[in-house]
Amino acid sequence: MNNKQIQEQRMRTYFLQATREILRSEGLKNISVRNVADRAGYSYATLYNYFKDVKDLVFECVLDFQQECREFISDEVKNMKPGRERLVQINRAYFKYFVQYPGIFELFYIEKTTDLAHRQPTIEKIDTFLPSLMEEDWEVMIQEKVIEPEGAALLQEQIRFFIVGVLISYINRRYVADYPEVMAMVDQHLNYMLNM
Amino acid sequence: MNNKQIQEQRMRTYFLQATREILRSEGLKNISVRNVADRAGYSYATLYNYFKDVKDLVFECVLDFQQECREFISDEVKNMKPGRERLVQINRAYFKYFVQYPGIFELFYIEKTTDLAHRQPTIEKIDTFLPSLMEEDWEVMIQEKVIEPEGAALLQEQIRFFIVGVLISYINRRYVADYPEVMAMVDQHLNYMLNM
DNA sequence: TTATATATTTAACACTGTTAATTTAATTAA
DNA sequence: TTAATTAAATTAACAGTGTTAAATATATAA
Repeated sequence: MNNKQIQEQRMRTYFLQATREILRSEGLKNISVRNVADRAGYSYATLYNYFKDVKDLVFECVLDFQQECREFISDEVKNMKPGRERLVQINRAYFKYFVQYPGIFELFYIEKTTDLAHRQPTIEKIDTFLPSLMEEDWEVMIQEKVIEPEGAALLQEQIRFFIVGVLISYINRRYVADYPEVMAMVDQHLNYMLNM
Repeated sequence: MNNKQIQEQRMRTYFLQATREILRSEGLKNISVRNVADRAGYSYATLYNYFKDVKDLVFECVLDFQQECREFISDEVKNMKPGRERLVQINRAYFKYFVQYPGIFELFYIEKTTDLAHRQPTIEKIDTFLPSLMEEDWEVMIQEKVIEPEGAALLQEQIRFFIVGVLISYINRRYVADYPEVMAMVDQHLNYMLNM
């Protein structure tokens, strides 16, 4: 990387860091070009030298938040060995993470992207993120003959969309329930789906 | 209803009709106070004599679209008798309706409401809408001992959140698949969940 | 130091929702 | 019918939004 590239990369991180801070604390609705640039210490127009548009900017944060989410979940299931119990806890933790940061959920699942072709890799990473966290657990369950491989693939997809469905409903208050209630409901369904 | 109320109600329908047209054809992102008022043939400020704000305006459309959706589904399952087969088709039709009108899906599940207390009845109607379409089918299945009552309640909720999860993922292109693929996927899961 | 290239900022445009002031229309009283 | 009053609709204004072009400031090269 030559000097120019180093400097350009550095500039991008200033804007990205500001964006992440706002996303985490105030959510997607408070992201604005002027807001981000202010926090980064630059004029709003400067941002456009480093990012195509504001959608581009926020989508750049996805991988960082995935990393954070991964660490959050790791912490929640540490000392557990792969298997059905841990699988349930991973899904619970995933759910908890996005309830805690609804702005990040919006970024992952609601925000529409311009330039779909260019954003395809990011989209696919969102698509495969949750399954990627549980690969070991499914493998163990298949090896221990707790479940058949075909059923496992289907169940994995089923749980994934179920969790997303509950998240959107709960976060946007379409599902009328408080946190303990929704958490108990998720538990009940995970147990039912995995017939525990 | 006195004259004033009749006239007020009439004015509201003008704005509501314009809103529904835009929602159906161009989606939620193209709803704006000036846009709606233009189509209704009034100034944008006039709208505020009849609606608290723009969120209030769009949420007023929910019940109308629910009626439309109900009719769409009725048509898709006409001549079918209540039971497992029809239950699957109702869910399929529900899915199809929102794929056809993604703007209406956004209104139902994504748009955030101001004045949550006042909108609570509408929110609850969204929450209970899909289940209300399949009451007969669950009853028949329970009576014919195809399923136990407790399992039915759980399964109903499970299917509901699954459908919403797939819809949000497909409409916002988080789930990378074309229409036939996603439709086949939904079918497969419905059949699996209802062990057919 | 001067000329050139690059980076940053300001100004501008076309939007958004919302409110207050103003104008127009309708209704009532004389 | 005309004048006064009330109600409704419109225009103007404000504070936002994203984005682009022109103007300014900074850094690099000769």
